[in-house]
Amino acid sequence: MLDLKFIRDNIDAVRANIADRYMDADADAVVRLADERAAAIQALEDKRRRRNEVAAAMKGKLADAERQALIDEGKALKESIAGLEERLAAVEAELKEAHAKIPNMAHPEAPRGKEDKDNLEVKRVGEPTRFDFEPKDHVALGQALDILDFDTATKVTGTKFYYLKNEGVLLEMALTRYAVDKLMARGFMPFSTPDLAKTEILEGIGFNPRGAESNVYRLADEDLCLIGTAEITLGGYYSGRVIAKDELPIKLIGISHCFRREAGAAGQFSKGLYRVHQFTKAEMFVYCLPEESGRWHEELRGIEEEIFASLGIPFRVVDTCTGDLGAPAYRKWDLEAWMPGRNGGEWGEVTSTSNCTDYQARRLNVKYKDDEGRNQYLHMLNGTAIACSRAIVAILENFQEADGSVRIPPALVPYCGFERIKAKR
RNA sequence: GGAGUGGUGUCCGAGCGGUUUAAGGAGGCGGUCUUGAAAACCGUUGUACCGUAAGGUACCGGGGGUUCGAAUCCCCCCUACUCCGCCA
Repeated sequence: MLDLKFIRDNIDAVRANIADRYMDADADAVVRLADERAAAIQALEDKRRRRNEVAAAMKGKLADAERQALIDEGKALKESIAGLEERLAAVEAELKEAHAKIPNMAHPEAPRGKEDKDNLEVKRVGEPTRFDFEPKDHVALGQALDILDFDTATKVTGTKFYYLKNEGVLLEMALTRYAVDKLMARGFMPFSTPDLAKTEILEGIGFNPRGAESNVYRLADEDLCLIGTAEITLGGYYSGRVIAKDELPIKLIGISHCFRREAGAAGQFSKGLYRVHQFTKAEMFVYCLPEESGRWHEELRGIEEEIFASLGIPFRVVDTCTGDLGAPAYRKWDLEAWMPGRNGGEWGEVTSTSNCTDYQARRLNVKYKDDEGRNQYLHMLNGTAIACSRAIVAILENFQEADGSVRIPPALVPYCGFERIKAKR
């Protein structure tokens, strides 16, 4: 959500930003509706003011005729107020809808572009893994190791679900705990969050829970959705709150299951664990002062890099282009790990960190009290610490050996309790 | 899930149709007094929106209704607590 005054004062920049993001939103309609709203409010408040005067005038003793005149005026006011309220409500609903479609402004240096292939590689750590044998993909590995079962999940739940088994379970737990330990050491407070959230919270974070293209599962008879990320529950945690300045920054690490409909996604690019309907994720979340969000965004990216570097997984960092940012993000960094089994070797997104500036804070009404005692919107950022499913893809495919076994990255061994997963089939 | 009782400003707490412009306390902030502090006393004290401003409007869990007028009456919902039921 952008400030209405900002939209009005920067209408050209807002229009250009919508175009840069290839989004469907109408900044001019927002300005027009905001004007209509102001006029409607003024008309309504005039009548309300008179109503209050009339009511106040009737407190004491009055001659019958005088009282009757006031009652008659009050009755007339009542009707016109009801009409004006109805008109205002209609305008506000229209404004809200149009306003909510306006995306956050993009960082001036974010690459302009339409799709993920327009993202700009800014850094590379490690090089694509080389094998002196023909490497398998994680699906074949997972089945041979007896740690992954897609076929039975298809029977029980449908496609794009999976069972983890045996060492696969321990690996997921190890990854989660590894991330939590790293983040707690940096002062992040650990959370295990609900896996569901109210529609209004999803919308506040910037998710669209409705429509055929929505990536969100909704519960049939409740105002609840399965969360696609703990960003939703961590960002909702402080919704409606005014936070004391000295409590900032607030740094959270939340574990949850993540659910995504992935409607229409199919084929080689989403084979196996890479694109699934459910996975486990440890998500970082930061609430901070506006002037500090740029620095915190770098910090979150640094943590993601450290986690993958310490695991020994080759990765690159991309600066996400405007068309691929998503409405709430001001700037977004993605880490893409090398996945040898993906189309014969390819970079695949494993983490993502976004600076959403005050876009989510406005929608969720999260503020802090500044030095003058005024309430101001704060900035909110999120970033993946570990998305277990994709981290497992990267580990299995990069750490496989000629005999079909998979080594555990040394940093994870203390968490797993074993050094290698042996082929069982 | 059933029954009962509540949800009021930063906090506690009164009010249960029109002198409430939300009493009274506590806390916070400013001041007087004091060498300083405490005490006492005086003043002040939220949020959002409309408006260049003056000012105005709304907000007593949320939504709707009754009324000339609602914190106050009615309906629905949410929520907390107590008891019962169920259950990991």
